[in-house]
Amino acid sequence: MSKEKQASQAILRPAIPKLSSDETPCAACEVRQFAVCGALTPDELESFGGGMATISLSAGAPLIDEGEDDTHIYSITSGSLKCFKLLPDGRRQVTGFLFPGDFLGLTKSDTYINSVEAITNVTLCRMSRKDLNKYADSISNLDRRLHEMASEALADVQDQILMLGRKTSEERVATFLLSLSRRAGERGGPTNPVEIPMSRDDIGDFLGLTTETVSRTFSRLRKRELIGQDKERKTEILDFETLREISEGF
Amino acid sequence: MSKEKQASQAILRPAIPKLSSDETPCAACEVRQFAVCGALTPDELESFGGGMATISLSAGAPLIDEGEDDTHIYSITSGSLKCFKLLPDGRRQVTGFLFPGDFLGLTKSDTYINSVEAITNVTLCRMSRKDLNKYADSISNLDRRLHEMASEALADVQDQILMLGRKTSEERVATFLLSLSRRAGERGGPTNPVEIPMSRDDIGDFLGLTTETVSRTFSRLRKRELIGQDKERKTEILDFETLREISEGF
DNA sequence: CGCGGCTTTGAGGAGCTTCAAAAGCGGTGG
DNA sequence: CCACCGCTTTTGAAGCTCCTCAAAGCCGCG
Repeated sequence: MSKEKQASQAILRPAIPKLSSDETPCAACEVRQFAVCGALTPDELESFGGGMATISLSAGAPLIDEGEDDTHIYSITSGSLKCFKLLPDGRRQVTGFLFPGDFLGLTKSDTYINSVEAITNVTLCRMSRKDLNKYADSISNLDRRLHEMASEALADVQDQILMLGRKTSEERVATFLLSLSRRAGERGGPTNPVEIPMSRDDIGDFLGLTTETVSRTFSRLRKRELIGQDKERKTEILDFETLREISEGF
Repeated sequence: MSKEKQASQAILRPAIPKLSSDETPCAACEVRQFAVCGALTPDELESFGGGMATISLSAGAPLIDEGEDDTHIYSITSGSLKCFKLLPDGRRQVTGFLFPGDFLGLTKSDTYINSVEAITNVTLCRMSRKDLNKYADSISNLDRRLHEMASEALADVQDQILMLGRKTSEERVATFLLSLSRRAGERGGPTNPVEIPMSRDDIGDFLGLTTETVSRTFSRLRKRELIGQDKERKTEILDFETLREISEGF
């Protein structure tokens, strides 16, 4: 679940998703326990998996363009992606990152309200909304699980709003690092050397800062020995307590 | 639905909610068509209304403190409220405003994740989560309606994130005015002289700016004759088109 | 080894904030 | 009815954080 070295280059390769729709090994899925599917019994899962297609994307490949018809939902099985919105002059806001076990498609409207792009190589499961609705009728837990996830997402996003509206650059970066760490833990990975698959640019556009400010802030935290800058897009948190205090605005 | 002149002073009066739980005139409710309850049949509504208590709050009165046990949900029938989060040093982020027809309680966690306070005098309907769950089981549309509303809220909040992360003060204020106008229209009110019940402070804490910057920005828009500053917390939009362009970042 | 990408660091500048004070507005009481 | 008081809003001046522009460093890769 964590060998994303190819992450670095983000080359824009042709984004033709390789469909291999006849193999849906849901039962053996590594992220099932964390994903939507976690609410299903083996029987339900089997029929559910029938509607699933497996897709892989290379690092940098676009998955969704904001404004496209909202036809499918996705469950991430490996790798990471970013969701973002653009302003006409090119300013970009990364609204969130997706990791294994995450669900893409909680907000249903006519068209997608975010663009989505692979950061690393990615594999995901895809299902049409039509199929999803079919299953939602017959599988009682599914609907509730989706509602639950939407509710959680809504809570998380409030913290993001607080961060963007009121936190300093240092507080934002601290918040970001701790959040990456926590999420890695939630999906069963190590919480401490934090894997950071995304570029400084992506981080900046997520935190409402520029690349340079993000970089400077990392440097400052490093000089204060709150974090250690290991190689390979891993960052070690040296002082959780202080970082947490910073992130919470003390 | 719009005589909120007492709004201005925001005096902190004792916040004891006046319960009058035996009168629940849901059938005659002015906001029903816009609110959660809009999805119910008259029969369902009648039983549903049985669990409802009517509450009124004076301007400035707190309704919820972040961190309290999340025991009740609310539906606003008149007036306006603000939801906000605080940092330890007093920095405040207003995460949203609530108007008649809006629902409070889409995010279910153990404790409330926002504080909520009346801006004007307010009346609202309250129901315990326990009762809500009871009705959710027996009224099929209710669950779906809540899910729908959560999904919409999630979409709205993405625009807020884009705004906070990437827009200039002018773009934020323009976005804010247009959003107030649109929401007033959605609940059947006039879209043009925009009613602005909240203070400059509240607006600032919503837009991630200071009072002064908000005020200066209003002044600038006024000088450019994009808005007119009428009295009584009403602002007239003189040039929708340009304001929209500004708000969308052209 | 050298090229292209991302990241880091530096210097100067812009936008928003902070601090301060004046103006406006509503309510109260003489 | 007008003067005064408290509060909000507006306006001004100075300062700080973050941004912009620029260049050097670093790293993987051909």
